[in-house]
Amino acid sequence: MKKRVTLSDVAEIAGVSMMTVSRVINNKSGVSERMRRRILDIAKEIDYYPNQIARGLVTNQTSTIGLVVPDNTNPFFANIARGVEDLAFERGYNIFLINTAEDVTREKKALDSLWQKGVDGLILCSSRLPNIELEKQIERFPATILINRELKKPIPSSITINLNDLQGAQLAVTHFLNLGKRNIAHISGPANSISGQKRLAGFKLALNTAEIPFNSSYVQNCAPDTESGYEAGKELLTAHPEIDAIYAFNDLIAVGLIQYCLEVGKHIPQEIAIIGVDDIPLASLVRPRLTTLHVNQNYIGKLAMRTLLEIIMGESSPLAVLIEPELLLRESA
Amino acid sequence: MKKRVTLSDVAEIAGVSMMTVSRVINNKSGVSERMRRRILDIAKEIDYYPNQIARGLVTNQTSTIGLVVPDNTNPFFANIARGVEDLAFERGYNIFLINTAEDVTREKKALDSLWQKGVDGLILCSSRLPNIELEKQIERFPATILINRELKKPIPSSITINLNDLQGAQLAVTHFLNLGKRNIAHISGPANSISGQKRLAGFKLALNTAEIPFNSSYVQNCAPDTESGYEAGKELLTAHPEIDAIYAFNDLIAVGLIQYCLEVGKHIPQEIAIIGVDDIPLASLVRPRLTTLHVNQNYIGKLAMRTLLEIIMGESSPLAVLIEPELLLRESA
DNA sequence: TTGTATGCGTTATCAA
DNA sequence: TTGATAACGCATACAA
Repeated sequence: MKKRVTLSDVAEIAGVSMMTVSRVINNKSGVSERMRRRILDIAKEIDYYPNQIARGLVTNQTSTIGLVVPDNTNPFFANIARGVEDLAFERGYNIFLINTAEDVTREKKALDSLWQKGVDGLILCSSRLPNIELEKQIERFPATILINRELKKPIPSSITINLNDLQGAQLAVTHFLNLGKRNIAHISGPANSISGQKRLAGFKLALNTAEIPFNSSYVQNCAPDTESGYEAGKELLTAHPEIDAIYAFNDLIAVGLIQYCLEVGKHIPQEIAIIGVDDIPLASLVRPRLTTLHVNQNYIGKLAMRTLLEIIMGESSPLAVLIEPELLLRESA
Repeated sequence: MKKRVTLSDVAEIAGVSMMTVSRVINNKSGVSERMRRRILDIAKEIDYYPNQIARGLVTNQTSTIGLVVPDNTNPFFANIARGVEDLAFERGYNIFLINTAEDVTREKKALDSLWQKGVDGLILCSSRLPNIELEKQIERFPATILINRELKKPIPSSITINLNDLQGAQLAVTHFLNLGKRNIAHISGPANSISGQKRLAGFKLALNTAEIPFNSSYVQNCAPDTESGYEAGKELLTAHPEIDAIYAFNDLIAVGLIQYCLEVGKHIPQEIAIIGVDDIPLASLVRPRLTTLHVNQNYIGKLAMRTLLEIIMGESSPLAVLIEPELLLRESA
């Protein structure tokens, strides 16, 4: 590892002050064209790159943003992350990626460390923080986007991006009813998941509008992965064999459920119809192909990053955006 | 966003110099227990967090590492990233995640920006950089781990982690032969992928040891995703219907291939046997379940991070580690 | 056990 | 158009 080349190195070789070099590097006006070219040449020659740390100390800007997700291995978040990173890279930003593993303590530590690193903005997915705590955290960041989480009272530097879970559940349940299904169950997300609670609420509401009684034993909590989906399906279907349709918290769970049905020979969708949420790539790869509520994750990622940049730049933006899911009919329902 | 609380704020309130506070914050000795407690209390009281930017400027350490992957959406890299991040978080490090999209220019820019941010180390996956360029890049980072890439001449601050692609191809081809397959094809990765070239070389070698002539028209290059795998399979199998086994560059491609076979009614593995590489979760979710060369991605991620930390800490480590893949028999071969 | 002076690499401010 | 000086927040080296 070689010694760092600094501004003063360039300045010394050019025989000018550090300030002129700084001006050139930052494309500021007030430098003769001849000087500018000369300095640029020297900088390239001796391989000078500005030290972002030093720059950050004085400007209070790091060209860095934090992205906090429950699990970057979940295709839903992986796709969001890709959207975020693509746009960030394009705009000269780097992203810190942190997993919370759905653990509040870890989430809090993650936010603390991001704050210490001086990120210019934060994209926080599926936060588990209690409202007061969350608001306090948001207030110390220059800008933040909340995905899958709402705010009681709006904060100017913050924008929320949410799925219309009410509408989503409505679409799913209505489709089940059209299929002639009546014993509709729900595999809910983790108990402390806000989206989980919202999707469950949507499910209840949809049942209610259809005048179907809600049966709480038809709801099963479940971690958002295939293995847990498999187990949840097993429990639900052995306890209540009459269930003929299941609305799953997400595609991962739905796919796990499909695995179980395949294993015990339950026919999908004849004996049991299944609808997931997200439309991750996996959904169209399994057999039967998964019917699901489509959400464009890459778009959400890009949207989040673009909006975050707008807040940072001080441009106005809507305070909350609602993403409308579309029912994507495939083979499982 | 409130004003930053600094060391001197704490110092002023405590009525001591900044240094005593600094010592306490950094757990250095030479401060009376009484003073230490008092300062800690004040720090907590006024919500003081050290400014890592300022700290980094003087220590030249940022508790930050860069992770560069072709595509964080590919489960193989997503799992590695998770392994890296989990361990990094545990040890107080944050990671910058950057996608290269298999684009050399982008990769170079990524490394430049990481360097400017002063990362303490770098984990670089599937680098496409030419050797000389790569070596130059590595030399300016304090420590780097190369995954899926070898080095012509060893660099002290760098360690490589590679899959034994020769052995992997051997396992796959041998298994095909045991199954009675003779017309064995290979869907190779992207043409400029180093692992792709190595896996192809392994494939040729394995064929050679089995005294089966190598037919270059039985090899098809392909981007590492399901859609491309589907297309590659289509081309390969329409041009050469006699092919009865395919060794795919990775599971994503293999799954795409399975989709194609399903579509045209080719029976797997009777008419065509398929073996992939990686063993991503998807492999056991598709039907028929994919036979593949198992690699523990999370382990690789953790190993990479652990080894990187060792280099940073100045502890010795092996210069190259070779991961042995295991043939995991499922249903596709 | 505590404090003072100095510098990390850069930009902001003001002066020339 | 250019430069000198201070400042960002902290840690290192040395002194008391």
